[in-house]
Amino acid sequence: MSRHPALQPFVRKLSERSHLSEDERHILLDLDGQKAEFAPHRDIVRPGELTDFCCLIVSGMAARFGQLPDGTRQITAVYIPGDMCDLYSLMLPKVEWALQALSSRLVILKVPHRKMLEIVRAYPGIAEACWRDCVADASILSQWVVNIGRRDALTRTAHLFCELGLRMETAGLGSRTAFELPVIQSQLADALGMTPVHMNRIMRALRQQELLTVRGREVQVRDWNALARAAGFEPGYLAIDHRWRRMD
Amino acid sequence: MSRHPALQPFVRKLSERSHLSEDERHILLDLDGQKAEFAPHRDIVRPGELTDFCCLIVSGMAARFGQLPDGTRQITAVYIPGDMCDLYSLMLPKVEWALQALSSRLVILKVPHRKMLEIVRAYPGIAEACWRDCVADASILSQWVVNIGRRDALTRTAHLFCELGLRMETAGLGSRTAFELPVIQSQLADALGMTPVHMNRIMRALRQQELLTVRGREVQVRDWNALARAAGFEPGYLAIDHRWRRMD
DNA sequence: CGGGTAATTGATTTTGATCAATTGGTGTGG
DNA sequence: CCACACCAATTGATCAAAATCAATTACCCG
Repeated sequence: MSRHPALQPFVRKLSERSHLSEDERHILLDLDGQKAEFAPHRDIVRPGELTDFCCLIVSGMAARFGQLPDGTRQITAVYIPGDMCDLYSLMLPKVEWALQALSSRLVILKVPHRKMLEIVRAYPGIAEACWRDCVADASILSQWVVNIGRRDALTRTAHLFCELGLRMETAGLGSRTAFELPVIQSQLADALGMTPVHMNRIMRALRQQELLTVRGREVQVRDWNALARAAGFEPGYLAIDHRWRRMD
Repeated sequence: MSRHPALQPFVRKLSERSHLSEDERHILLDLDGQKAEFAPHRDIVRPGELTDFCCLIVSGMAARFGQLPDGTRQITAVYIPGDMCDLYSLMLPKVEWALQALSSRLVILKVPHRKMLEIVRAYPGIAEACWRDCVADASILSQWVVNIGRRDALTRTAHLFCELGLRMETAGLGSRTAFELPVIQSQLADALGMTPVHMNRIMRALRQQELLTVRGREVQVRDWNALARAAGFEPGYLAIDHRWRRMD
């Protein structure tokens, strides 16, 4: 049995993209670390520091924030349970991006870099799986650039909800048409590059067009195909469909 | 001596971010591949295919394109000589993003995945350097999300020119204040998420504020500090300053 | 006759102006 | 924190003219 059940969705996600041996899976499931809880607006890691641990999301949601000199913020990535939200810090430990909780209660598991580096050195299959995970994250980032750069506010918002729905479903946290999103509108606005007021308008429009309803923190999609069509959503970039080659 | 001198800037860039032994450097400099030339609007790799090679930019510029159902395009990454523009395809060979020339004459070196995978398997130091390179690319993507999401058109454009200037200088292709940019305004617009007409307005504004002049394909920056200040440019995200730890 | 240079042409890119649509800003009440 | 109204600012869309660039053709001279 694993000391931290929260590792299971993480290892499952890695296994869906990369082939891992029984051995390798056990090594990962046996990782140890320190649990920690964070409230929104508290930095998990602070830009400028050097990190020496990776954060596995246990419960709640987190996001990576960019900040402009004038204080406006832009979310560049949203992380859900099972995501190792700064796996990339293994390669670039100098923190350039703040990591914060989105939900009111975020629980993470801090896994020391030292331990992770030991493992990736000893098990090339794990190294490959982690490298591939970083690449898949970058693929999502590319899609975000397209989304923010070229889609209008409604389509853009619909696209984000499609992405989150699919990721939540894959992580075993509800279905793409019904999942919990512990996030307020101004945080969505920060993720989509718009103002909170406009975000509110768009949520109303989505509701009126019967594409999406949010009641409390619960997202309800009446007709997934309609939403995906409105968003121009193509899930290929999430790289959750197939298993890819391994190095050795 | 290396069969392909174009490999030298690539290996130099890797060495600036990761420690590589003499051996490892030689292995990389000794890579072989097939040269190819592309004109703009011709796909180097086509979405939907499986790639089996990586592209090293020898001369000219290339970009990664996202496309919406209605045909509008968004550039998600710009690549200059010395960049291995789809190193990530080693991990996710299914092509999700078109890769095209920006400049009229783009020369690339196609290095087979098979060979690259052999090398990263045999030399963990090289694997780490490549992994780190992928992570640095993702860091640039994050900054692009911030840039497109939260900066206004003028600041956004200034920021891109800062980034390109610094990358060109680091690659040994001119200085941050004077470099060649073989790219037309509508391509810049595609990179910055705006329309070509608005791009033109912004270029005029940059000229009038004496921040930037473009004559022919030559970018001229009169006062780098003024441009960087206007852009709110912080170069840390480019990860070109320091050398980081290696795994073994 | 051939090589190089200059002019012509056509296509592409840049520039500019005007109007429309989207998005941002502020404030109030639930 | 969400909803909604109002007005302002930024950006998008369309169109037309100028400027630039590329390729071809014509021309000159050795």
